[in-house]
Amino acid sequence: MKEYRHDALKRMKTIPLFKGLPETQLHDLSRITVLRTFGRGETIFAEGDGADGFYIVLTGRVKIFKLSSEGKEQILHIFTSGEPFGEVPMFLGERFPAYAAALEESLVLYIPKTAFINLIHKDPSLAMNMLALLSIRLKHFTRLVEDLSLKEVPQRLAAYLLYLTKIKNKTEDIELDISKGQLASLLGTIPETLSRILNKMVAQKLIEVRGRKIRIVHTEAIELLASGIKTLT
Amino acid sequence: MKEYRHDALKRMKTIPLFKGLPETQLHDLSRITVLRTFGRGETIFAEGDGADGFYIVLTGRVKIFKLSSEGKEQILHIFTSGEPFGEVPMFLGERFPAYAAALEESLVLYIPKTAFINLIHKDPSLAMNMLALLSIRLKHFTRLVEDLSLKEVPQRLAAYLLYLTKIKNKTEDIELDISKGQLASLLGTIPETLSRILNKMVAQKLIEVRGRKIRIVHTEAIELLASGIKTLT
DNA sequence: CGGGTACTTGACAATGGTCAAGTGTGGTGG
DNA sequence: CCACCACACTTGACCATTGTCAAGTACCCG
Repeated sequence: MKEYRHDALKRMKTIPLFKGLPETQLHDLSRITVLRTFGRGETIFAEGDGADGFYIVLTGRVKIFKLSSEGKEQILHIFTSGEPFGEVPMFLGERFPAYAAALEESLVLYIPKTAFINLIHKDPSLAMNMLALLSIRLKHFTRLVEDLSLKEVPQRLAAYLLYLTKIKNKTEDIELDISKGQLASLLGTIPETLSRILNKMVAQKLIEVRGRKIRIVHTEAIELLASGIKTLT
Repeated sequence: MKEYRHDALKRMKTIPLFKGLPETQLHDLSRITVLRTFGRGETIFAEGDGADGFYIVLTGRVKIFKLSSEGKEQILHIFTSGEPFGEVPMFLGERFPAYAAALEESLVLYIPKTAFINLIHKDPSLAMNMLALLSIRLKHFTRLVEDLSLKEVPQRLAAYLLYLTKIKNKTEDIELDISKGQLASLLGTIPETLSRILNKMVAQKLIEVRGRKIRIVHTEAIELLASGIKTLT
């Protein structure tokens, strides 16, 4: 990890969390924040670390994950540019309940607790932005819990493929934005299981796979799978 | 469901969400809220209903849950006196993403969206209270995801038993606060599986079970289970 | 070209769910 | 006060899904 003093004011203006915040306050804030870079795979914080501040992704991607006692990983979130992480345990004055690591070379902004707490008491728009943020995150978790408890892996995978087509506005040809190993962890399973299910889908002519590139051949069937109406035999 | 006009001002003062709110505003709010009672098992809202307001439990208990396409239930939350629910989808202007039903005869306060949105813009303490609330809820979900994905049912059950001892400040004799069927749904499993695991624990002299009353005989072993160090063979 | 990582494949084990048939048990009404 | 019904829970036999372990292959980066 490398650390820099900086003048990231321009960058901070584009962060949704700071929308509506007076420029002067943003300027003050920028002077006590720190830029940090993390290499691919590098740990940003570990479960149990004290949360004396939080982070915002500027470039790259960061995963938040838990580890089981046997070492299995469950990804809770993947954050990209402009998204804050680690702010909840900071609010609560607790330790981080999960790990954070860079999925790729990433630039993040570190914001110390006291500075932010002062600011949020001064400016109501910051509190409202924060509320919106946490609300969206809660919704995300609701779906994650639902998936893990009530759906099988093929259904979760189908839903993820459709999600990719949606955010990329492509209907058929998509490219995984993470490795298959990481995808397995995101879907709450392991690489072996994911591999087998992809195979099955290929065998049933639902999709074609070439490395990270996936072509959805039978969209209808994938949608039926994702909605839980059908199962993958 | 029965509905009443009311003067629940006294009750509203005791709700943590409204802590620090000027009495005048609370009074205004109380005049546009509605009291509703729901019988045991009665639905309060269904997934997909428009969220034109949210609720606060005054007496009784309310479960928030999802249903799979085959009818399996996963409880996301159980809320008791003083706790609000349904506020997140209301914030986001979306439909309820889950069901809510009364676990027992319950009295709830219904708060229409517009009144609350006005209030939150006027009073920053309300936003801060809300932030604290959502933060705690996120933490809860983090643990739920972790449990569902990384732990097995006996470990989740052990953790729940320890949780009961903690909130009741008892070390050995505890009483389930919900039916075993509902407990299964809370732990992300089904009654049959829960029943078998309780049996196993009894057979291994970890606990004794008499209806809803459970006595933890071998606390140490339960703690090892809950922490994931041991498994139940 | 070499080496490591990511991914795949196979044989196997186990956790947990399904289905079906009991066994209570508490509450209500006769 | 007792009988009965509904409902919660239990138990057994079975099976599906998914994880484990162990090799092997492909692929990318230096």
